[in-house]
Amino acid sequence: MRVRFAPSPTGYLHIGSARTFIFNWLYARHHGGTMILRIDDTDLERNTQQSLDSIFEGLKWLGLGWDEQYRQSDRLDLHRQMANAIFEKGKAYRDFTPAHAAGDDKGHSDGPWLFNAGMRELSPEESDRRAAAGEPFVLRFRVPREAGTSVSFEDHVFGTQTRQSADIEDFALLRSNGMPTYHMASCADDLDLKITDIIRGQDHLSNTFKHVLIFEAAGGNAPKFAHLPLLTAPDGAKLSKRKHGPVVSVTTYRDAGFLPAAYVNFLCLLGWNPKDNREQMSIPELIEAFKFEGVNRANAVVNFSEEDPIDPKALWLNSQHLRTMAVSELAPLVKAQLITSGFEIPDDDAVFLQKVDIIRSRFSTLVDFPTRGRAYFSDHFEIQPEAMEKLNPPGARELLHELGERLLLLEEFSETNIEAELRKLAMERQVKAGLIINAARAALSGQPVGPSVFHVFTAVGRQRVLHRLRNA
RNA sequence: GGCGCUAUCGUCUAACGGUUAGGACAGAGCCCUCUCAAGGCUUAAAUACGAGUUCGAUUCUCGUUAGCGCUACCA
Repeated sequence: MRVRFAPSPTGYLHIGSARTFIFNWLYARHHGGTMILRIDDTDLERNTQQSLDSIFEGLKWLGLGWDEQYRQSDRLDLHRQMANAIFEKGKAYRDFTPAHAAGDDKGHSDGPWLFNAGMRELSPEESDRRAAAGEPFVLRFRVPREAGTSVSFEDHVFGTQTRQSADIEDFALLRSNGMPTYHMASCADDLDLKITDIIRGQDHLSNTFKHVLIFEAAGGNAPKFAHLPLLTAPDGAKLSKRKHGPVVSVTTYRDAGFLPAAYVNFLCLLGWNPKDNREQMSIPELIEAFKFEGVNRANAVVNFSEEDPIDPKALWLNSQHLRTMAVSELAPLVKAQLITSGFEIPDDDAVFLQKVDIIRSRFSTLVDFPTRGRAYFSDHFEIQPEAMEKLNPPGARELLHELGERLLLLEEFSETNIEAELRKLAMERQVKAGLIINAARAALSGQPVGPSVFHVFTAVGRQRVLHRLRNA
């Protein structure tokens, strides 16, 4: 079992492409197969190094990996050989029509364009003569024109697909500059790399008939196919950077503080479901559950708006993963996030783990740690305006000072001891415990809301607590 | 224009031809509570439209409509 993900480096890693990669990967891992990354870079004009870098950047962040890697531009000889073999068999022909000249009256009102008149019927002798004379040509596939012939293939998702060959145009295999087209290069590589299942976007569903024709003409067996429903914007239009901005790039989610596993989980739920109502799933669970039966056929909308560029369900899933994953796995991610946000390397691991564990239950992304969680990792933080209001009630600050004095005398700085001390103080001064609690949270964390305040005390640590209470 | 694919709550989706059409997110309300989340409970919300087949249609067939894809010497 061998599958491939074949992006072309003409833009950043699109979330739809990321999902295609993930489904390929899941399928491979589920069946113990091989995952191949193939860079489809036969369109010289549109390829950029920057795009290639961003694709790798995105894939690296997803963290799934792959087993083999190829680049089509290294394999052009293979593509040309296979195209020529098809030509030798008479299943392709040279079309000397100049580029663009034919495009004017193609398609549209008077039916589909199928081939350029005169070229298909050129005698081998004349074709050879003109080619020898140096006249440029594109090599076109000679699609069968006999009435009633059709092309079929099996699709894991869409079932048996059939098309009359009369509806398929004589597509190009080789361009006049000698470069293979996408169809040629892709099929040649799929054959050569012994790809068994092609999993890709539904936008290729109608191209697949051409590919089947190429596979047959090249004397190979066509792989099985699985076409995935497309991801669209809320208005139903396909996601494009120009129209929808950064939401279409996976790096946006990375930069928003998403956990790779949570994001993978989210993407999987767009157009696929495990049939048992599960939603939050780990990578191993996804591998175990992934089957084509669960793949939907209708396009899925990524739910975002200008005010809120992140799909709410993605955010929810992320917070679920954030609070349920092993702290030991989360901690390094938090640490990295803090470091990139300019924090000093945080405390020793035990204390750090404890802090992360306490505050993560209120957070939904990694970015929350250096922002909302700032006071847990740094002594330089602002008291939020809403938090300030909790400190303003008459007597609140004095109570905190008093509390600080009492905590200083505590033998063991534990949650139960702190709570007892705080409640005792409230009782003696005839104030509601909530007053002190809320004020303490504000003074210790700078935030008006957050975890249980007694957790905050221990997470911040005695020395800092005393200091912050004193300065309240 | 031609060919094809698709259509269930706002969104993601579930439902051997028989269900009060289920779940999740987002929304509303209640409980819990030191705040905010989480969690629990409750609530509102959908089978695009029209025919046909059938005792019975979200499910099968046809048509209409809409969306999307392909229709390049792009991928």
